[in-house]
Amino acid sequence: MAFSENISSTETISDTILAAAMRRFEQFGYSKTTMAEIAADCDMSAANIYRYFENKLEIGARLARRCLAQECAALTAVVNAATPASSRLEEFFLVSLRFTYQRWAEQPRITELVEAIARERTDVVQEHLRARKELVTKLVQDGNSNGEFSVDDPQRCAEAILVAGTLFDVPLFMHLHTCEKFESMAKNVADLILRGLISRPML
Amino acid sequence: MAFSENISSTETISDTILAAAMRRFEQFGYSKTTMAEIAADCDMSAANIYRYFENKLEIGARLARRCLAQECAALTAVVNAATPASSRLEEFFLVSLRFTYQRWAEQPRITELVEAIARERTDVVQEHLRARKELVTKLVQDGNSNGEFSVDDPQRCAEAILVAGTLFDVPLFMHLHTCEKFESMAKNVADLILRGLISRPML
DNA sequence: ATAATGAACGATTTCTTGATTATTCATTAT
DNA sequence: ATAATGAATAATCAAGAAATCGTTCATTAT
Repeated sequence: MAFSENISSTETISDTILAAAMRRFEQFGYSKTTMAEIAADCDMSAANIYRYFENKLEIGARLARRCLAQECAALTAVVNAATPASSRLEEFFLVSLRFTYQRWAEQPRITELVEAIARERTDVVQEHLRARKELVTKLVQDGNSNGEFSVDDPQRCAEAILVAGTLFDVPLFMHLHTCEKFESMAKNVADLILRGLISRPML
Repeated sequence: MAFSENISSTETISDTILAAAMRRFEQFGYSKTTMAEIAADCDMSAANIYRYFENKLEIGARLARRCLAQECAALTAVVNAATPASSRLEEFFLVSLRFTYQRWAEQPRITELVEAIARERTDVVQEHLRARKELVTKLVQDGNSNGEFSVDDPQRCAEAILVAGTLFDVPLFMHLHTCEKFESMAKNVADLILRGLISRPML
C-alpha cells in the first residue's frame, strides 16, 4: 500500500522524500517505517533515496528539526509581541508547554521521533536549546530596556529561566499531570521568577 | 557464590533480607538479582522471604524509600540550619543536585533501582515529593518569619520552587553536563528565584 | 502455633534462528 | 554527466523454543 506521490514541479525531490517520510513517521512511527516504504511512496527505489540523504537518521533529524523549529517560531512571536516583558515571559512558558503537551497527547509518533533523534543526534537538541536561549535573552534585554527588569547578566539569567522551565519542555513528564495543572504550575513558576522571593517595599 | 550472612541478635530477619537484597541490587542491579540469590545470602529458601515481604517489588520499594529518605534527611538538615533562608534555598538545590548526581555517577545500579521502582510504585515518588514540598514550605515560612521573604502563599511558592529545580533532581538529565556545570546552574536558578526579575530600588 | 521448605505453576526472560532492513556499489538508463 | 536501479552484505529485528524466575501452597520441622 504505497501512498503514491505526485511530484509538483516546484517541489524538489528531497522535499518529496521528506514529505513521504513525515507521513509514514506520523502514522507508523520512525522505527516501523522502512526506507523501502518511503521510496515506494515516491515511486523510486530505496537506493535512490541515498542520492538525497545520507541515511535514515538524517531524514529523521531533518523532520525533528522542522518540528522544533515550529515551536521556536511560535516562541519568537511571543517574544516579539507588543506586551509587557513579564507577560511575554509567562506566555513563553505557556506556549512552550502547550507545544510539548499537545504533541505528546495528539501526535505520540512525532514525540517518539523527536525523542529517538534527540538520543542519537545531540546537535539537534543543542541547536534547539541555543535558539530558545537566544529568545529568552532577547526577552530579558527587552525588559531591561523598557525598565521592567534590571538584570545584570541577561545571558546567565536566560539560562536560569530555561532551566527553571525544564518540566514544561520534556515529553517524559507529560503523563504526570493534566494540561491544566501544568498550565497552573507554569504560571506559578513565571510569577515566582518575576517577583522573586526577597522582601522589598511595595512600589 | 552466596555472600552468607551472620544474623546478629539485634537484627530482625526482615532487616537481614533487606541488607542482602541491597548488596545484590547495588552490585548486579534490581532486575538481575533473583529472589533465590537473596535467600541464599540469608541461608534460607526463596519461599521463606515471602513470610517477610509481599514480593520482590516490595523489597525494592523499601530500599528505594530508604535511599530517598537519606536525601530528605540531608535536606532537612539544610532547612533547619541557622543560616539565612536565602542561603538555605541555594543549599537545598545544591544538596539535592549532589545526591542525584553522585548516585547517578557512583551507584548507577541504585539509580536504576529507584527508577524501576518509581515506574511501578507511584506512591514512593509522591511520598518523596510531598516530603520535599513540606521542607521547602517550611523554608519559605522561615524566610517570611524573619523578614527575609514576603511570600503570600508559601505552599504554592514551594511547589513552584520545586518545579524550577526539576533539572537537578532527575537522574535522566545527569549525562548532559558535568557536576560543576550543574552546580553553577543551580546557583543561578537559586539566585534568580531569590531576587526576581522585576526592577526595584536598591535596598 | 510458628518457621521454613521443596515442588509446582504461570509469567517473564533469554537464546536461537530465520527473516528484514539499512546501506553500498557495480551496472543500466537518460 | 546525471539519475536511478537491482543485487549483495552486514546489521538489526522478530518469533518461537527453552530456560529461568517470581510466587504459591501443601507439607515438614521445631
